[in-house]
Amino acid sequence: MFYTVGEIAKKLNIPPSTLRYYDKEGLLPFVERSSGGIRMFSDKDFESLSVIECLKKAGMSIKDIRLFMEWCAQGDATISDRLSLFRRQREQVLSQIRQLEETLEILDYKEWYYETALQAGTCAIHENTDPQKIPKRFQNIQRRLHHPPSQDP
Amino acid sequence: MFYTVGEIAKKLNIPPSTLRYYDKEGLLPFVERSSGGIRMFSDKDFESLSVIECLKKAGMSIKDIRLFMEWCAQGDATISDRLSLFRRQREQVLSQIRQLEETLEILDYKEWYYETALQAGTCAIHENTDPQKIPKRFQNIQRRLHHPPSQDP
DNA sequence: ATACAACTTAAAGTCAGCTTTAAGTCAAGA
DNA sequence: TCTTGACTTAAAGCTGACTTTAAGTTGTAT
Repeated sequence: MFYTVGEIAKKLNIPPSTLRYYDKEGLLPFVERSSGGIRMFSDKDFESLSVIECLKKAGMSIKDIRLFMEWCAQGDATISDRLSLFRRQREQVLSQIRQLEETLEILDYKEWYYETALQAGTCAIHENTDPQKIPKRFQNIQRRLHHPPSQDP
Repeated sequence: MFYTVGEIAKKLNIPPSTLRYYDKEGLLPFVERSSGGIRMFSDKDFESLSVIECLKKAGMSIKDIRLFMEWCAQGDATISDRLSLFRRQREQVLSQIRQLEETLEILDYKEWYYETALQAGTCAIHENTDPQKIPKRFQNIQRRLHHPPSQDP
């Protein structure tokens, strides 16, 4: 069973122009063509496209994904390259998650900050406040916001 | 105590050109100027810059951050706007984290896939494999990779 | 056979978020 | 006072990831 670019684009919920762009950039060396030059995507191409989507979500550039697809096309000689790529990307994603969790803590603090300001009717409630009256889980964050990690010796 | 753009840039570990760009885009309405027109950053500007950094990490655009800074400059009348902004951004970051965790599962599966292929010396080991022999935690992922969620009725 | 929607390409356009360049100004030390 | 390094602006340039356009081709339905 084959699909045209428009059909598979609908299934993946992305614009056909994006798939054509990926093809032009060498991300889709596996797509076949009809005698007239029309792209023919097969069912097994789904998996490759899903992996591309995964690598994009992991933050990889088009260029690096192309390299990976080239490795795939080269066969078993590149297995260890591909393995270390996935290990690297896994670490990358873990550190992105950690980063977002730090960001989340600051957002939580700011939510609390504006909830209390809203109750008080003014942000002035947070001026000259006894640090002890800030909820414990926000004390570190508040301190870091006020004195960001210094860069010098 | 005041800092020039170069000094504060070094402390924040970002290029001075970026700070000038942010200023031009209206993100830094709070910076004062010397009589000669030189930007003078104060210690209390650290907090604003840290919040900008946080919002950037949360995925907000320059444009939306400018809007927030304008609200800050407008005072207590905009507290509830700012509160709902932080609530929205918090949800946003949570869903980014969930997204990355899904991505992580796929990367884990691929790591296992290539580890076993490396041991076997070939990716062919994964062809026509009994689904029961795939570790349980990967069975759903493998199925989803092969048959992505359909878009049609 | 013809119409017509969906395909094809190359090339240009768009957008965000900076970065670089050019020409000039400021301010601290010798 | 002069030099010098860091500052100023406006404007142009860059990168990545698409998107749009224009001109033409394919293939299915009538």
